[in-house]
Amino acid sequence: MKNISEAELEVMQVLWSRGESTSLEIISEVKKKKEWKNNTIMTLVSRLVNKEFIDVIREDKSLLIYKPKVSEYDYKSKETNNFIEKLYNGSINNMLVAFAKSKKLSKKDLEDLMKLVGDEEDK
Amino acid sequence: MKNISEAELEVMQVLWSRGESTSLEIISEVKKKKEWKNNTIMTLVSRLVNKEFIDVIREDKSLLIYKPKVSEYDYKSKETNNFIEKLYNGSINNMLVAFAKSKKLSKKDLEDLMKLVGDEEDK
DNA sequence: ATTTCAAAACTACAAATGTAGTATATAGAT
DNA sequence: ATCTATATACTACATTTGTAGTTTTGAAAT
Repeated sequence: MKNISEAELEVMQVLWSRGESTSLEIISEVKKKKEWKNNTIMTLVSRLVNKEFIDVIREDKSLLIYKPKVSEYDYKSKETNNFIEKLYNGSINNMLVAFAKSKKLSKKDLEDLMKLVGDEEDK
Repeated sequence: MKNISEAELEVMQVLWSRGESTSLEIISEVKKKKEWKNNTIMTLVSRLVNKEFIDVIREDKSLLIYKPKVSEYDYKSKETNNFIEKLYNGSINNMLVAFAKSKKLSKKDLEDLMKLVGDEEDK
């Protein structure tokens, strides 16, 4: 699988949260976060289409419809695994240790997670 | 601060784990993991020197000594924050939820972390 | 049918990255 | 002092990325 660049990710986020969208919708959403020209945004869209992260559908009536082809969860978990692999030798725990130390992870956060993991493990 | 590219990171890892090293040491270490030509490795080193992630010291007797200029912890925690910012809206918890779901994070892992966080919080 | 305006497609260009090859300088061997 | 091997420096080139500008196309307005 190809890569989604940082700028392209901005477009994917929009598609993941809105689902199918027209170019105009994508543009207006992206512009809420980034000061990019319309052309810039559409270049990103078309690169994502080439990389096969987005499908284009022509619904007969003029405007094209863009639609994510990979799920947010699939993509992000793959990316996260890569990241942890590269920086923390594949151990999420190594990573968390760094965060626990820097206080970005509180006891309460962990308690919430424990519950979640507990639930998942029974089910 | 500039960026350390993925290939460059391989070199930094060596320097972080060995501390000061000569080109030959860097080359032989990197080669344990990657099938790169010596020149490739030295190109990465010299880019890292330009980006000021590595210092070069000439200890009079021929071989140059390369030495990391940023600490592993500083760099990785910055990178990790960026990553979580980009993919998980800055919330490490959002990220962990995904991992807890995919079972990559066990109850036991979390218990260990709890202890760690507990310790850090008293001290 | 012709004009017009915006959507879509195509082109551009500099910087960063992966992956080396070639040239130069110099310590050590003779 | 000269030769040689190799560490170090410099050059190369395709691909990806950020960031648009220009051209074409086709629906809507007249």
